Amino acid sequence: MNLEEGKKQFVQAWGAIGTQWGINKTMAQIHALMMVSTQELSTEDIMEELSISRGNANMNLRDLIDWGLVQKVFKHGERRDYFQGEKDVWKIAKQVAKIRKTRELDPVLKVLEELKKVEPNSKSEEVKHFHKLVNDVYKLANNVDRLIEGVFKAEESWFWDKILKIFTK
Amino acid sequence: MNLEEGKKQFVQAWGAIGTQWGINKTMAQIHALMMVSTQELSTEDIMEELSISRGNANMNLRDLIDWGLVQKVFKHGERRDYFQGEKDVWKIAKQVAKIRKTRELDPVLKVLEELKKVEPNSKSEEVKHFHKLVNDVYKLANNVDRLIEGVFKAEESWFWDKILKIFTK
DNA sequence: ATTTTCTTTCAATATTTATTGAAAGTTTAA
DNA sequence: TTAAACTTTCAATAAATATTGAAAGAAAAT
Repeated sequence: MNLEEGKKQFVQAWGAIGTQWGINKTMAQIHALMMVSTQELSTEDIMEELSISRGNANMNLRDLIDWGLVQKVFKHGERRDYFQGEKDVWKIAKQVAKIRKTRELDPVLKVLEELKKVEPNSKSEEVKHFHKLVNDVYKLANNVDRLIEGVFKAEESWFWDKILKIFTK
Repeated sequence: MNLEEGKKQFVQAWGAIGTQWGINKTMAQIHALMMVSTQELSTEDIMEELSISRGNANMNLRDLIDWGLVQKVFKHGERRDYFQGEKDVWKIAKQVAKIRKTRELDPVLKVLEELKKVEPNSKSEEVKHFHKLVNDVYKLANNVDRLIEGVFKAEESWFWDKILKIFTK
């Protein structure tokens, strides 16, 4: 396989994965494109490579910047904006984990905390069952939350070394 | 807050989370409903509770059964099917992780393995950069894969105890 | 064997989500 | 200050995804 073909497949695969995880295809593909590119890309470059409209390119670039995965780069003597993607895969993973934790996990933890207050003194089996469920989900979510916090501070090789050793000992 | 209200919020929250993670809302809500229910539910019960059609209820129940999160229950002397959801939150988490690993992570690993074969002897910087990227992503995905494998075999409290200790030591 | 009760399927439809493209906005250069 | 080069916005449109409901299929009861 040659490089061009390889890049295409990489971009495709990343787009498909994104879709399955609630991230829009174009956003994932732009991100993939920036990962495989050694050089900064302009909006035009992206539009052409992915055959998408200016508006689409612009909006998804903005989202990627919001996610902290892409930066604007100012090129000396050039008027148009260029964009550069974060290339460090571990940083990318941590960043995504952090954003999703904040946007999705933390709000759920809040809801669960509220649900702990449902009929706290009831002796009904139905209510007890509900409390056990809420508590179990809360504990799990909380542990995941703490895991992500840990990941966020960790250096990659150290982290995987420690994690995977747990299972072999 | 009373139990009814609490259940509703739980079902809502679960549906919202599902949506964000590429799982359809109804599937997530049916699953939530079965978690909060102490009793088995019929298709009718589900249709009524969530105000959805028979076809919708049936299809999503089938999906949930495919995912291994719901079981059919035959009630003595009753003709209609009843359904029971897995209540153990840790089992649910493991099951979801296992299914998604197989369906989504493993195919990506395969693609990445293919991409390792791109122009293997080239000395171009462009190609070298591509190989580094593919390798980095592969390593990460592979480590996640092994982590999930480990989780799958682990007992909950043991697992979290080990994991969270990593970060405090 | 026929009817009743319940389940499954799937084409039609509705809803949600993503994309376009042209107009408005902004910045730099002439 | 005007024009040119570029970016952003957003209503209209397209595409993807989920849902309905009625018809066909199965299984049990009469």
